[in-house]
Formats: sequence, C-alpha cells, structure tokens
Amino acid sequence: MYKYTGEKGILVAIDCIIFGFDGSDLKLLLVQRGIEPEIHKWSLMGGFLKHNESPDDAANRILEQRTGLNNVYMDQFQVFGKPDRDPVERVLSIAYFALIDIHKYEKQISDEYHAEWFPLDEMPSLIFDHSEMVKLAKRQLRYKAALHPILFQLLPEKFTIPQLQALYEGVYQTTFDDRNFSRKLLSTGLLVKQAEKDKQSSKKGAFYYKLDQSHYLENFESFLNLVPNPDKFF
Amino acid sequence: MYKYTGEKGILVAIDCIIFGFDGSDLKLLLVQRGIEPEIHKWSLMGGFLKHNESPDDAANRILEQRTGLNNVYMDQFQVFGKPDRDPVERVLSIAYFALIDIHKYEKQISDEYHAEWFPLDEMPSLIFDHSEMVKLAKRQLRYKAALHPILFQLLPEKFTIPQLQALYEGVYQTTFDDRNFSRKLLSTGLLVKQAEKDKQSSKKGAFYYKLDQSHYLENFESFLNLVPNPDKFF
DNA sequence: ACAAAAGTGTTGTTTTTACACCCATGC
DNA sequence: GCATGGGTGTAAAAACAACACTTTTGT
Repeated sequence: MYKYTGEKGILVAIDCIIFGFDGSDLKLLLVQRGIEPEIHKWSLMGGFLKHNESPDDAANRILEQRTGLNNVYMDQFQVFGKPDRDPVERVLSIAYFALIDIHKYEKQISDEYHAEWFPLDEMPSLIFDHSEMVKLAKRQLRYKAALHPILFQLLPEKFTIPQLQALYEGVYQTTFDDRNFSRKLLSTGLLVKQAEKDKQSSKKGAFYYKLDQSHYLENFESFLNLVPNPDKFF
Repeated sequence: MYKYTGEKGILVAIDCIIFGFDGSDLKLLLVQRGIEPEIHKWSLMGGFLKHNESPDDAANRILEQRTGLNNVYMDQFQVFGKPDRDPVERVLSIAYFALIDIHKYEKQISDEYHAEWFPLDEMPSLIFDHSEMVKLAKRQLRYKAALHPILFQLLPEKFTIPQLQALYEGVYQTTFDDRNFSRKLLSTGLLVKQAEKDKQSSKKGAFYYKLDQSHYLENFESFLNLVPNPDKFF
C-alpha cells in the first residue's frame, strides 16, 4: 500500500472550555496541569488525540475521564495551531466548548480531580494560549446562544424563567426587560410549564419549566432572536 | 527540555472548499489529485500542514501555490477527523471555505493547473470524505451569509444590485422579491453607488456599486438579516 | 413602438420595544 | 400588613413582506 512518505505527523490535542452556571455567575472549569512543563499551573481540560478516535470522540473521552460526565453538550469551535503555541514541541489543539449543569456534578468534580470552578472575571492566568482560547470560546458562546437555544444545557432539567433570565444576563453581562424576556422565550414553544414551583428564591415562588425535547431538537437550527440587539456584544 | 514522549504525531492536512460565482451559478473549484492513491480523481484543493506554519498560513499557501491567488476570504470551519477517512494512513483535515471572484482568475486557474470549476449540481464524485466536506461547507456558507456580508467576496469590485441578487438567489436556490432585496441591501449602508452603469445585461443598464470598505470591516460582525426566513434553509 | 430589465413607493402585518400594575406568599 | 420577587397587559415604534407601476433604451 501507499504511504505519504516525506510527511511527518504533528501532535494533536483536544482542549475543552467547560462552562457552568451556578445561578448567578457563569464559571469555567479549570484543572491543575499534571505534566511538565508548567505542572500544577491552571489549564483547560485537555488531552492528546489518540490514533483510533475522532476528535469528537476524544473530546467526550477526555471530559468523561476527568469529570465523570457524559452526554454533555459540546461544540468544536476552532483549531489553535500557531507553531510555537506549546513550548515543548509542536502541538495542534482542537478546541471545544462544553456546557454542563454545574450543580449536578459540582462535588464529584472537586473531590476526584484537581479541578475547580472559576468565575469568568476571577480567572487565574493559564498556560500557553489557553487564555486566548477562553476569550474566543466566550465570544463563540455568546454568538451561538444569541441564535440557538443552547444555554438550557447549563441549567437543571427543571428551571424557572427568572433562573433562565439570570443565565442570559450572566452570559451577556447586561440586564433584559423581564416582561419581554419571558414573552420571547415562551413564544419559542420550547418550554413546558410544570405544576410545581420553585420556592427558593421568592415567597411567591416561580413555576418550573422543562424543555420540550422533541421541539428542542427539531428547532435547534432555526434562527431565534433570543437576545435583543446582539450586535453590541461583538 | 521536556518532550511529550509516548505520543505519536498525526498527519494534518488542509482542504479548501473554493466557491466562485459566474453570474448565474455558484461553482466549486476542484483539482485532479496528483498523488496516489486515487491519482487523477477529482478532489478538493489540499495539502499537508508544514511544521513551521499555522493552519491559516497553510491554507493561504496552498491556495496561492495552486491558483496564484492571495488575499482571499477564507474561513476555517471544521476539522474532519474520522480515523479511517483517508485509506492510506491517518490524516486529520482542517477544512476551510474560500470565496473568490471567479472572473478575475478563471483563465489563470484552468491553464496552469489541473483545476476546473463545477456547478454545485454537476459535481463529479470526490475522493475520501470530500463530498461530505462540500455538503457541510455549503451549509456553512448559507449560514454565515444569512448573517454577515460575506458574499461580496464572490463578486468583482464593482457590481450591480441585480448581480448581487442573482448571487443570493444562487446560494439559497430560491428567489427574492427585488424591491425588498435592494431596499434591504441599500439600508445596510455598505454600498456606494458609482456613476457608471453596467449595460451588459439590459438596455436600461444597472448602476454599479462598490463596497464601502471601512463600513464593511466595522460592521462585519454585526448581525444583519440579509435573508428572509433563513430558517427554512437549514 | 415595444420588449426587457431597472428602479422606486405604499400599505398592511408582524415583531419589537418600552413601560406600570397586580399577585401570591412568608415573615 | 408589608416587603419581595413573580407574573401579566398594552400601546407606540420599527421592521418586514407583499404587491404594481414607471423608467430607460436598444432593437
């Protein structure tokens, strides 16, 4: 058989920018790097692509190995490939952003791995070009979330409209008019009202909603105008 | 110094999906593959990523080597990485789509290289997973063009509104109301009317427009609603 | 004078925004 | 009974879609 002789391979890594939302702040999950150089410095969760797996498989494997999570929403968003981005040797990185429900996994993550959630405005400095990756992932998250209903992935199965609004406000670092916000979200037809209320955050209590899964999957690619004047965020 | 011992590199290729517009059809530039296996079969324009260049640099180099074009609009849009996508050995491909003015370079390309423009609905079968790449590139083009003024890259410096409309209609395979179309495009403030007319396509002649370059660059990231009901195209 | 494409204007509908009040409950 | 957040309604403005006629000029 043929070979592409004369060509030498390049190391390929996967790095995951993992977003979580604790009810008021958008956070990022960082780990302390376990190998030299820069061992013990904060870094994105990453790993090398193996020879028998696709990048998507690798991203899922890495996330599962390090956090125990699977079936997590992930989007491949950019290859970072400056020749000198890793001082050790050339490594290409395929970056993914992931959205997880922070509450479901919070303890599990902190206990079993050297991982920690950081609010976006209190991030430590990161190795290599990881800060650049985070910057672009935030941008990509805002971009995609303005058009598609991805932020639900950051909430528990049952959530209230005020929670949802707090999430959108966290992502865009602004405030939205509550009447218009709830009308807009309800008009998507994606939400199914539940009988119970969440009484945590107010005396009156706010009704829980769930996602209408089939509606969600069908309409996922539609352009929704979920954020007023999205222009100003870019 | 450190090394990531135990890790073996992977070949990384760049493949370019190159779109052109001839005034009525959207076309794709394909080349006859010059190496085994599948030599002489139609393929996307591609090449291996070299050890001292970034993927973006490589994409530009490959396009320039093979077509003589530089300063071409390109967007990195997806990594294709199934382990068996190339039967020879494992090759990861970073796919770019490129938009070029077909007229400016038409002769140059056909003469100097084994390259040829194919209308999208008359494409030959392609090697490996290149047909899949094309499919996703078309989708990505439609997606991005609905929101951002990228299609101008397919036209000459001076163009008329009817030409622009034909282009949009070609990309979305539909027709748009001409009154609404021109109003919408003119309202972006991106177009600068020229004194001359194009008399090729009608007796009356249509005024030429140019892009307002500074306005174009400033507003590039804005969300523009350039295509009515974009939902239906996805 | 007529055919062919360019260009322009209006109206009704829908969407979006801005804004103010009542409701339910725990204390 | 009152403070707190949750929920709903309405009206003005803007954006959009649908639609029809006039203009130019080469033949």
